Amino acid sequence: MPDSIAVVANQVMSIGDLAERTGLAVSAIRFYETKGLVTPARNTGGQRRYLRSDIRRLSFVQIAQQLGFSIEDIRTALATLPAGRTPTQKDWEKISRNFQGKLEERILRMTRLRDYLEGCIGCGCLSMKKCALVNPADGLKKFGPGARAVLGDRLKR
Amino acid sequence: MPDSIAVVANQVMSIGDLAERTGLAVSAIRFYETKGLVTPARNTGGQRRYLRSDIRRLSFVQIAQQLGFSIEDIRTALATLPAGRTPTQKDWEKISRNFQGKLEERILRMTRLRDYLEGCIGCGCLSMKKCALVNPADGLKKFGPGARAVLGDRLKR
DNA sequence: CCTTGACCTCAACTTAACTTGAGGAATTAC
DNA sequence: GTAATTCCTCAAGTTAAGTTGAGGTCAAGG
Repeated sequence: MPDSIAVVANQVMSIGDLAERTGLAVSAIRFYETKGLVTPARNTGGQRRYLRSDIRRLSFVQIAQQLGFSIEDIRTALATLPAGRTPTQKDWEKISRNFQGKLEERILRMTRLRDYLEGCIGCGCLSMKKCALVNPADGLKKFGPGARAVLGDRLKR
Repeated sequence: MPDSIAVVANQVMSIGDLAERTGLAVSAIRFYETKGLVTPARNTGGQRRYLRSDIRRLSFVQIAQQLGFSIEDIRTALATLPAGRTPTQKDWEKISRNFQGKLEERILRMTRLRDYLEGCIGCGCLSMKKCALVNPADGLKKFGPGARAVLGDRLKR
């Protein structure tokens, strides 16, 4: 006898179904569960039963990962979704907007770096000592530790 | 007696000096050597001796990593630099241009994804079934495996 | 000289994000 | 009803990119 829940309206699905719908590996979905990205119910036999909304949830995870966000980042974002009910469009909009902001930021950083590179090629600074990329005081500090004197080779000594 | 080579013109430096110049950890520089990103000479005592041009080399490694390139990607790019002589400005320009291209590509992909997200929020597709993000036939295939039906939840079944 | 700090090698540990495998139970298909 | 799937848990392995530590050597200053 199939799950009574499943019979109700085909509202839930097995991990295999979800894997097929999202393109994720079954093992990855289980792994995401250990990381708190999904929390499926169980049927009487102990098998995981997912909601349709979990498809969107995991799709969001994939998109966010493509953008370079860590699972922890994503978990935090997803944590703002309502726990009790299936997320509404508004719920998703809120999260998406948030990620759009971060995405915007990344695009900006990359664009700036590209422009720096472009400038450097034009001015020959890749072998000179005064390029903006060499200057630790400018925006490039944002690129994290170790990038202080990005193209190094300054006159010290 | 200090290294005779070093005496010549301060042309070479120790791993500690290079670490300081690039902002990298000494251990990271040694690690990069095992990955083929730098191949320092050795002095008579067996200590590594780097060229000034290695500062640029490692700076390039850092920049490329910020852009999301793997060490293997970077190794391949650096492999196009001349083996015998110190790379010239032209050599670096060539590599930089190449990376600029890849950077451009990434910016494009991110921008497109941002625009999709934006459109989705506007049209409510994050909870609908016909969004461009849902369509596996469009440019999103480029985002790699598993992203086939990016926002999933299509009518199949 | 001779001490102290910088280096050397090699092995092992670390984190993120998963995958693989073993051993066993639940579902589904015929 | 039974054979083939699919699923379950838990432990261990995997790759990338390094870091940490042990045990020992080299170099530079006083």
